[in-house]
Amino acid sequence: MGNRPGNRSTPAKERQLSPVDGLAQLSFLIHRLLERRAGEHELSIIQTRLLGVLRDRRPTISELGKLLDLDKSSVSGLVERAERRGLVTRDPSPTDGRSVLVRLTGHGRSLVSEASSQFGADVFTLLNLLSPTDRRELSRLISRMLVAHAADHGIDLFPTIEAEPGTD
Amino acid sequence: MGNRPGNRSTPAKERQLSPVDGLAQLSFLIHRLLERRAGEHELSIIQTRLLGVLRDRRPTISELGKLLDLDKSSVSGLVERAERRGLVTRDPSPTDGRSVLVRLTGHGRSLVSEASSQFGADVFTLLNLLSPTDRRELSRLISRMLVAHAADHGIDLFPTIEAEPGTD
DNA sequence: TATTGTTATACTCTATAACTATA
DNA sequence: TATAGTTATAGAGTATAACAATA
Repeated sequence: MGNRPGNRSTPAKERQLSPVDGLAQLSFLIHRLLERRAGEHELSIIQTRLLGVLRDRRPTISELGKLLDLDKSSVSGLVERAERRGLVTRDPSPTDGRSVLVRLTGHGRSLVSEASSQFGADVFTLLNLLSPTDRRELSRLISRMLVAHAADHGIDLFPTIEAEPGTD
Repeated sequence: MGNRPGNRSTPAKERQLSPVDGLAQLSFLIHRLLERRAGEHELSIIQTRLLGVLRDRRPTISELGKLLDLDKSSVSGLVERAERRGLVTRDPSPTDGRSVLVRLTGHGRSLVSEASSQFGADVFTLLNLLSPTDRRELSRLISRMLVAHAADHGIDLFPTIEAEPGTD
């Protein structure tokens, strides 16, 4: 996908990727950046996402399944491997004897904070390839498109959160 | 990642994601679109990429490894599973007795063409959430950023290809 | 000697199905 | 009965290391 040019017009001035190729390649690039930074901390993308959602939540396994769009058995294994590495803990729920509450450890929190801020720096570097004007414009357009897409799917991109205070 | 708003300014007019969150969320969204379309044809993203690069190439295992950024042993398994499904063939190289040449079958070609055009339609739908002007501008900026990034890394985004004629 | 590809091995990630314990 | 979580099982995907065949 995105391996052929497919641009009929070549205005010599500035060659351009097709819109589809551009979005696809951008997506792969960002994905690789995240993968690389996570990998530096021995984290996979899904482990990073797990730690990420735990930064301001203390969910059950089922809730994690909904948040990460995974089967509960997949979450069970994911959490088990994270727990074995000392990144999260599993405590019995005080209100429901069937549930467990998953929580970040200090080590887990510092890992995800590092990976996350390094990834942010990577994206920043990428954006800095554009002029300040272009950069602002790109962010505005992406945001506008995502907001419209979220609205189409009944998702609120700007929820009022009532979570525990973050420590990072 | 990207689970907290982190927007201090809320200009009531049009709320905006931070640049980093915007790019990250856009990347995940595109990734999910591709995953969904590929999945409808029982393809993973990596299988789809494999078929994608084979649309206009007949590479060796090693070349595929470079193209997909995978170890040759990983490519070996990937191609083996694709071959088992009748999506690719493996022929001995006529010029190097150690190499094999991997090629798309008609079935593989039609699968990747379908997935690819459906994915294209998805991206089109997404872009259509913007006005024509915004859409053109977004594509232009993304392309410009990717071209600059590629240049930074010594990659030619617009290679002159000398491949076999595509059949799709 | 170096390169190409395969195989053995090990691990992560994922889902389905069967199970236990609790509600 | 229904839900929460674990476990068994199966398979894709990945890498490292060892190997055979060829260059």
